[in-house]
Amino acid sequence: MKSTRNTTAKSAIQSLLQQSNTALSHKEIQTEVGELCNRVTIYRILDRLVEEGEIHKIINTDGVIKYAPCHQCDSNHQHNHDHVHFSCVKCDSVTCLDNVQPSYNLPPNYQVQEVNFTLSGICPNCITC
Amino acid sequence: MKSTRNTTAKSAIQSLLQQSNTALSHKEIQTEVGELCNRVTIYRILDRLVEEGEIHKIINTDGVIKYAPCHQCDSNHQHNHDHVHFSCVKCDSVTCLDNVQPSYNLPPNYQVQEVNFTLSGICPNCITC
DNA sequence: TTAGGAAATGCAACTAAATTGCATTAAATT
DNA sequence: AATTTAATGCAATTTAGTTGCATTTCCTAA
Repeated sequence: MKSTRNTTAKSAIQSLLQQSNTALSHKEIQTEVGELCNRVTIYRILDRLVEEGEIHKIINTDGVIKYAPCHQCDSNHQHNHDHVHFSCVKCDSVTCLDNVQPSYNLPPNYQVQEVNFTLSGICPNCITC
Repeated sequence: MKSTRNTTAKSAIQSLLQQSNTALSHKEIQTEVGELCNRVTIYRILDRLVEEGEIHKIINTDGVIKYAPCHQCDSNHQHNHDHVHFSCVKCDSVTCLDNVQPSYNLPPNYQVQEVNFTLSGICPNCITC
């Protein structure tokens, strides 16, 4: 039986993501946690949290991976995210729009496993500036 | 006035993308064109073609950038792609489903500029294997 | 409460992808 | 054909992510 442990670094990163209202990249997390743990450790913690269904990856439109908490995932079944992400070109923030679920009609014989919907543009915070 | 030139390498890459029925990554293009031009040149040609509205970028679910021809874009206005992309986890192919346009309802004050919709799963070619 | 096994970490080295500067080459216009 | 400037090649550099291994730290069972 493989077990997972609660370390200080893991807890810190997890609560960091929980409290953030935008998705965070590895680099953003690194500058945030500072000297708390090593660069490599952050990679491994993020992998673990994804594995455990605590957070999910969002591939931003510029290719940078961002991380955000999950709401309905666990470690048993695979990630299930059908919501839209919004990527702001001004402030570079990525947010989960958990309530926005797009609909589409696929041709036959496509078997969908995962979904990545990202809109880019100006977010409400930046639209007034 | 900035002008753009038709070089052999550019033409080769352009027709390569036109004739492919899947989107191609930089690496795939590189192995295809072989010694025709330098690695770096491929990067620059792809950037130019995107700039000119000939091709568009697709960020695959694994973060790899793929390129596919545009149908309704030009160099004057920005890229306008609202179609779905399908990424097959078996054969690693990415295809444009130009006829599949998802619908969604955004909260107010979001100003959408570009769209990146990618579904991953099993494509029709691989579903029988 | 602690002793021991396994998970997690740090560090250094490595790999892969993409970018930059600069000298050289080759389109396109006259 | 001459000219000018976009495009290319090459080498070096940056950036992101991975791997191996020794060490540390967590957690459970005695």
